[in-house]
Amino acid sequence: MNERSATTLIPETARGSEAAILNAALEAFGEKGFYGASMRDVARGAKTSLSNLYNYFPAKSDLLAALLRMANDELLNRIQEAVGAAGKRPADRMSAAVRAHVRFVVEHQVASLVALSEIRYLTGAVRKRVVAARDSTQGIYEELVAEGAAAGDFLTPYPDDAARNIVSMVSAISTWYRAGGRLNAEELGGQHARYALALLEAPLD
Amino acid sequence: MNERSATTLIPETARGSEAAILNAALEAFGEKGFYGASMRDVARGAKTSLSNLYNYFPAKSDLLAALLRMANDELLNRIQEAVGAAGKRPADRMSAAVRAHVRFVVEHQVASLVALSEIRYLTGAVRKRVVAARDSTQGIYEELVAEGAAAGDFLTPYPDDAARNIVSMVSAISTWYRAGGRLNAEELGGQHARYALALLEAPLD
Amino acid sequence: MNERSATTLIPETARGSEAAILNAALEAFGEKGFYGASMRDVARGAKTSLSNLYNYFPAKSDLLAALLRMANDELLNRIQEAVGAAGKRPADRMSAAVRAHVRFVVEHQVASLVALSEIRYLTGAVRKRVVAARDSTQGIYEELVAEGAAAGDFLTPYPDDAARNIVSMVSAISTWYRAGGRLNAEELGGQHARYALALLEAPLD
Amino acid sequence: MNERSATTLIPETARGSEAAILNAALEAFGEKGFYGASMRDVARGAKTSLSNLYNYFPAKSDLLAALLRMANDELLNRIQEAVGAAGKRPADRMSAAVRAHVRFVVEHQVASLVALSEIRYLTGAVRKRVVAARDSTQGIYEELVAEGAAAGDFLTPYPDDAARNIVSMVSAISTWYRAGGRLNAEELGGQHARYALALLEAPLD
DNA sequence: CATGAATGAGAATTCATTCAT
DNA sequence: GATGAATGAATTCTCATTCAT
Repeated sequence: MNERSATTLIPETARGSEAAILNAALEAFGEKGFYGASMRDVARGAKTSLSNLYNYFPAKSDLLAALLRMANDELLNRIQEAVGAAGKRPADRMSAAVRAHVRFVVEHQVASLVALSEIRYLTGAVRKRVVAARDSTQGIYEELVAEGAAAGDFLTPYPDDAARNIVSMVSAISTWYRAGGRLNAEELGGQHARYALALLEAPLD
Repeated sequence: MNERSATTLIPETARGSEAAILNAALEAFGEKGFYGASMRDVARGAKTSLSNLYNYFPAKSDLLAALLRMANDELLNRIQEAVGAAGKRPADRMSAAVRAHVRFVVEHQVASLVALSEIRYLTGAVRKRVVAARDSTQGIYEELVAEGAAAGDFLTPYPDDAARNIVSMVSAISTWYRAGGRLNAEELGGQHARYALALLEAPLD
Repeated sequence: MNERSATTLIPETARGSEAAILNAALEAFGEKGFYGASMRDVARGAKTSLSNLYNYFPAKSDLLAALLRMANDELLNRIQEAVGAAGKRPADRMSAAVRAHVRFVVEHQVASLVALSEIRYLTGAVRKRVVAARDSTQGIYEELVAEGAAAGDFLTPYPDDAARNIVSMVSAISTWYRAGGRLNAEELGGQHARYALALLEAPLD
Repeated sequence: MNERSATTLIPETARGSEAAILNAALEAFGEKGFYGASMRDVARGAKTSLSNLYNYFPAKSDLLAALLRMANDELLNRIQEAVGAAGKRPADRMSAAVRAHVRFVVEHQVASLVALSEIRYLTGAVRKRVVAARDSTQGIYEELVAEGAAAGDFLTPYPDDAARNIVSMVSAISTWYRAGGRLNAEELGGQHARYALALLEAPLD
């Protein structure tokens, strides 16, 4: 429960109770959904008092927003890093993005699931910010697709909506993935990279 | 809101109040989510009393289950019909399935959205039945993929997980589609059929 | 469920549905208590519609009242008959009363239990009538005690409250009796008759 | 209503609100019965909010169970003390038990009434514990009867069921006792002690 | 007599949030 | 920061009862 990968979701600025609260919230929202989980559940999971939660997050939705923002930041970072480290060829860059994305979803499955399914419960300004962050992730894919299309590497007649569909596929992994399945994270990344490139009608080498 | 296509979601056996309740529930769950919508909301929408709701559906989750069952039945029927009417070539059959599926999602966007995002709030036997129904839809795709792979028409090295990814893409349409967008329903169907066949690495004619 | 002893609780004037309703109510109140049982339970048990109940009994409490009145009438009759058939000696008359009373409680255990524990849920005029009926049963015992005391057959220094205590003991049988126990109905009657006479300090012959 | 005897029902551990809630519940259940009284009634009586009730007792039945447990504990203590302080003669010990029991019923009439009539509304594990506690009180009487029978002091041919009947009599006091009646608590205790010994056929000295 | 549909009032319970300390 | 106690508003669900037919 407490062990997270080196590149953790909860940033180092979140110390002590705050980190515990965020982790507990992640777990609770993952298990029961945003509405299904109560602040009491979160407090219990964080081993602090119900009222102390409100010292850190003045509203339940702020907790969700914080979680979603962190998840997206981390995802964005990872994809950007991966793309940056990849070569110049659009297919390679796309492949790197998908592999990094899949790895994130598998490593942070709960956070990914929450991000996928609980955004709808945010409203107002908070929602806007979170949606924008999510869209910026999709934006990377759109750029990658545009690059490849411009370069003549992706032949699909529908480059405009392809990015969204790739993101849909990869995000959906969070809804069904179980550790110990037929494919491990690495293989799953390779598989989805191939699906993505095929969808984009990128000719095989 | 009350206008539904010829092939409607609410079956003819649901008369008067029951149909009104189901429609109101669909609208409410679509707008606020299963938890976010209250039985009062549904009653108000159906123009009946809160208590009368319970004469038709003894629990809120039964309402959701009824909705999901209907949506899935209709979807299943449409896909099966479309596949039946298609020719023998696997690519054509897959294409027909996707087109019918997309048309359903667009025509019953709210129901599709609810089916995609609210299943998680069902539990127990009710959940089991609904999940089984959903899986049987995916089963059709799996068969189609297997046929095409066996026939050498789909060259993807990963036929086993392709069906799931196609379903993910098409289902996700319910989360972003807005009437009056760049593509109409028909074009969207064509687009996604092509995405699907590309993903399956079906050679163009 | 439908078999009742020759001397049944439900009078012959109650035909068809009415008798079914009364029996269903008795069963329901016995099992779940007056508040715990719903009119729906009663309707279901009587195999009639909820609304039809109200053609016979305009309120739930009327159902209870009818039941209690019948139970008490039958009990009263039986005790009076038994006492009338007994000889002249106060001890014999008391003994006969107790034996008849015990027999009634055993034969109509549920009705007796309901009469003992649900009277409190009646109010107003209905309650008054039922309480008066119950008291008239106790009145018989009081007369019997007074007779015996006057005749010098009951030596207890507290004849005034003895009747109530005898009734308490016998009524309480309904709370614990189970068919097939150590003693059968007849023996239980003999036992309680002896308890009663001992309590009254009636010298053994 | 708020005045309780030195040996009170509500234990010292119950501070402030909790004691107020318990007392209010006792009053409400006594007046309207477990089903007839609502949690709102209790909250009103305890001068706290409805929701705050649930901070102390997570379910209505827990409130009832707490009440019954306390009443029985106190009763048990009192009887045990009284028996312990009595001499060795079985008749004296029985007499002491009955007197203490009667005193308790009179002093805590409402609690006794509730204990007598509302146990049936408990279910599951909670019920089991409360029933066991109640039975342990009756167990004391059974021992006392057995002692006296073995010593040849109680001549009744039915010692086995005598204890239950004595308890029935004494418990029933809660259903009819009114302060200011013909006999005061002390006299009532003496009377019932005599009834009990007579019932056991204990020869007068 | 009998029914199916409907309803208003109220029940227990939950929960996000606040406040005094 | 941290806590325990408290609360108001809402939620799901139940139920006696009524009404049109």
